Amino acid sequence: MAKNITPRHENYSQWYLDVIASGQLADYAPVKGCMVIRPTGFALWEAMQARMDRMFKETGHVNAYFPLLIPQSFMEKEAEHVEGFSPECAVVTHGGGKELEEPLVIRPTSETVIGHMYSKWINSYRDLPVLINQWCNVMRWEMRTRLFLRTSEFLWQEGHTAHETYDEAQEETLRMLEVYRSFQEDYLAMPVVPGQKTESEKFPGAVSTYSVEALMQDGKALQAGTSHNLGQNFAKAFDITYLNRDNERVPVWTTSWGSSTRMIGGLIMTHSDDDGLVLPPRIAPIQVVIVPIFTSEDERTQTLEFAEAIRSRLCASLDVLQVKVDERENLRPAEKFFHWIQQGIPVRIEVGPRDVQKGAAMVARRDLRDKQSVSLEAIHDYVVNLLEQIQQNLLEKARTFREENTHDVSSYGEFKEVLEKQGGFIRAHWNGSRDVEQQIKQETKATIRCIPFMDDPTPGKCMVTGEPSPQPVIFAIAY
RNA sequence: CGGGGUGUAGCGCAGUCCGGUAGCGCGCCUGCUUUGGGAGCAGGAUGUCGGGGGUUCAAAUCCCUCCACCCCGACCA
Repeated sequence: MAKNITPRHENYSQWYLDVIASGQLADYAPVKGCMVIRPTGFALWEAMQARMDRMFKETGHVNAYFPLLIPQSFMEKEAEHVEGFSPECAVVTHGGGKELEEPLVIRPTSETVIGHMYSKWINSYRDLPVLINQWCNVMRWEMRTRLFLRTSEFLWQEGHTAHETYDEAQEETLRMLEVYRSFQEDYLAMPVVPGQKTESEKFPGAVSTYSVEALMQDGKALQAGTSHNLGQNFAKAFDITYLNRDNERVPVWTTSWGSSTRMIGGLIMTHSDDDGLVLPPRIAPIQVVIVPIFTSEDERTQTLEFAEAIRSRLCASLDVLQVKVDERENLRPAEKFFHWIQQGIPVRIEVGPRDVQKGAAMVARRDLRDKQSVSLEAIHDYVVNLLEQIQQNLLEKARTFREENTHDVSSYGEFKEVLEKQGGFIRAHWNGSRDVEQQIKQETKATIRCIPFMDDPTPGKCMVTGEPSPQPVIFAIAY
């Protein structure tokens, strides 16, 4: 008999919190707005880190570490930056039992300290480009928080690069956006729309901001990664200059890009269901769990032996990395099954006396409710293939959901109606003005998520003013 | 900071209107039986009833006050 699990969509927030609780991913911390990431949740972050770090290395980046505390004066050097971030900064005013001469800001992002260091490190065009990434925590004092999606403190990576030319910086900005897109689609199975942010939504201090936008199961959008072309704004503020090939001292061109533990929230809200987490195989810390079923001591020995045989066959290949045998005693099979369902493990293999007799095992997949008896000989290839199928199926399902929840509208009336009744992404034309964007936000709470990249943009007329528009933009209510 | 709600066992809650000495479910411990999709029976342990003050013979319950958390807004590169 199944226990009560909050039905989806009746209360999406509650469902989301339930999945996090039942999967033992995170807890609220003693300090309001902060989060404790539990081992199972952190394993997800580690898997993401490992994969992304590899992608960063493949694109020529190296890791470094910069300090947590930033002198307040640093934050004030770039006008837009200070204006954008100062309301959400936590500030340290005392140390060593005394009031500090200058308050220290707990980093909300590291452009300023890193800019300060880059000005010392960069002297010649021969020093460029500088391609550095940092894995760290940052703190932003948000008024209202939500586990993983918006916490006061969160873990992320921030890349900071410096280049000789605008074009090079722009190329880097888009390259890293593409890294986010491919990571999120190919590994998280979370389809995203890459595009450019509007003026009012861009990063404080950036020339242009780009983002990848995902759509959650409740029809709200989630910004899952950003990449900024900072132009020479920070170079000028922090005096990051170099002697160019003509022996002139000129400012560098910088970029920054980041993605955070928010992706864990995105992962949950993209795939999970009423029974808990559903993890795509390529990011699941454990891909396969083997549950032995036994009653007598004899059966215990037999099934464990057989389970071990399966495990070693699976691990013989690099395709299946993490296999766990659930040897816990005193737990009924049904309880073990459900435990791993809640944890979102993609493939579960059940091994009981009947299977041992047949030389086969039951292989169940998390994304569908299929169970199949597979012989020991065939199990390796079957599971490798199955994991790939699950990965594809999850991406496909999420894509289909997004397509079904993306609507084209041509009038403001239609826009409001679709937003009200269905939510999701809405493609509409906009005249490019900040005022109209603001008006729509105030009247409907929807924001322009991005101006999507389009191979073949279709011009049209602004749904509010009727003025010409070069291409549609994507609106949604956002997390 | 506005609007709404909740604080009672590890977790989820009832009891509060109408004051009478603390209860249910899950979990936990012990034993037996079970074990292929959330076990059954029997026994057992566990509480500053969010804090402080007041009224009363008597307060989880009534009054005052403070605090914490949650939800909806405002805010959110």
